[in-house]
Amino acid sequence: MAGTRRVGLTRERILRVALALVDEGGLGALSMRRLGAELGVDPMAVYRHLPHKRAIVLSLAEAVFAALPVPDPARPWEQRLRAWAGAYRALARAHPRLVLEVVGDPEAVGVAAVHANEPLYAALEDAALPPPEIVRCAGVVVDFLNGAVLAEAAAAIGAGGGAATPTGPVHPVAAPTGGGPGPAEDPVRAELARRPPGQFPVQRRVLARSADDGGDSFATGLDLIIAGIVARVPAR
Amino acid sequence: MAGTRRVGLTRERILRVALALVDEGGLGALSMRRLGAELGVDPMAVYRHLPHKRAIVLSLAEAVFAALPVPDPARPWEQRLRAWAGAYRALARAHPRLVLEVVGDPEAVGVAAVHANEPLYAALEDAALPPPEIVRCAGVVVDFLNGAVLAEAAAAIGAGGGAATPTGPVHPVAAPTGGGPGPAEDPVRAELARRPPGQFPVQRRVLARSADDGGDSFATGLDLIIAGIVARVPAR
DNA sequence: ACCTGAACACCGTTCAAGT
DNA sequence: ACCTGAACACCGTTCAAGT
Repeated sequence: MAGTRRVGLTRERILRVALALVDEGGLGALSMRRLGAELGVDPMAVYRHLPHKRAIVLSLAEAVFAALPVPDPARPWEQRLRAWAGAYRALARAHPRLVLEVVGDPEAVGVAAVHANEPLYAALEDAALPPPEIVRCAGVVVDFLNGAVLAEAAAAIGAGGGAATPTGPVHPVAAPTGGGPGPAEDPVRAELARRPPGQFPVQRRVLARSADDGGDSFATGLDLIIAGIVARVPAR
Repeated sequence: MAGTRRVGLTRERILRVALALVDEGGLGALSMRRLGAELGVDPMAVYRHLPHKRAIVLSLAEAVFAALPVPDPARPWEQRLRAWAGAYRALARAHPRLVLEVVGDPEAVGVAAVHANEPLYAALEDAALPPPEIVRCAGVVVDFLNGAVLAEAAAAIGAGGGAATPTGPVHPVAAPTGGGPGPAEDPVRAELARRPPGQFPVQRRVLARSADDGGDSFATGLDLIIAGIVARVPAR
């Protein structure tokens, strides 16, 4: 192989390292200086390959979402829809911090969704839904999945490791969020535990009478929505 | 009134001004220096009332979500659920940028959701659902609404005015995102327009055969989910 | 052609000082 | 008791200079 010379820096290598930084500590942990250090290069060298930090974030969103596996078109539409939803969920579990950042950023949402939506639209087209119904139903599926995946990502990171925490300067400052280091807790339960016991009686009552994990609203919601879509498929 | 002396600064006044800044330009537009300037006070004075910027964000989330109107408990549960969903949607339309920031921040989600969930749980309890079903169904409703509201907020702000744009230094730097100043466009359609016409044929085909607004997936999804919940209510 | 280093205009936060 | 100002450790980005 003639061309595999050690070339200092490539877009791909930058993005790979940037993704690792975001996966570890969110967007706050991705600074141009830190990125340069991790690459073993002057921080400014990155600008030769990507024009600004924003381009890094958008490229990350694109790379990760473009890699979503496309379900086998030979399978029936409902199975494809379920496979697609599962793949999206897996993506969010692999990169919860990236998902949390993308979801609040309209332009990143556009870049990510244009890749993610294509197999979804294809499955619904196969269901013989008329185009306006496809748009509506795809919207419902995507909205629900975004919400579900977001909730899981938030729980995975745990209250206190939020996206808005920019890791802060290295000052010896008391941790702002106080809560213990325990990861992977449901943000709502965590908040409830922090409050005086008289507040929010309905939630306390219901949660006390329910299993600890609260049931799988991902599976429940997906079943419920697919049943609703099936009911809208025109008779052949 | 004896006590209405002109006191320099209050938590309430700080939060009111901070909310205005976030509504205008997102979290990036809320800096302690800018906040101080807007309040006519030294930036550091704010620290007397709120310990750090993070506390401002969390207090904003709490204040806004605690103000969600509670539906009249005399009405039937389904009407209350619909009223509640409508109120949440209205909140997100009033403060899209805040919602976009909160949603990506697990701790803020906890603070916001603990307030928002209480009337929802109450409505589902009235539907005579068993507690584990309440938790599951509330999860489905909340996940869908978060996704739907998020999509609307992203469209309201418009691709390019994203939350991740920290307004930047005042350098004479070319706008990173390029797109025109046109607000209120669907991020996915915007992204599709930016791409070569051969990419994403299914989405282009379906969208071309569909009305321009793509239909109201908020109403569609809510109807679909409520129908699914009604089907789960045990017979009396 | 690609990388470097100093500089600029910002950040959040601390701390000693003022009134 | 409340506000101020200088300082510290960070940011993203520009630009002239090096190799």
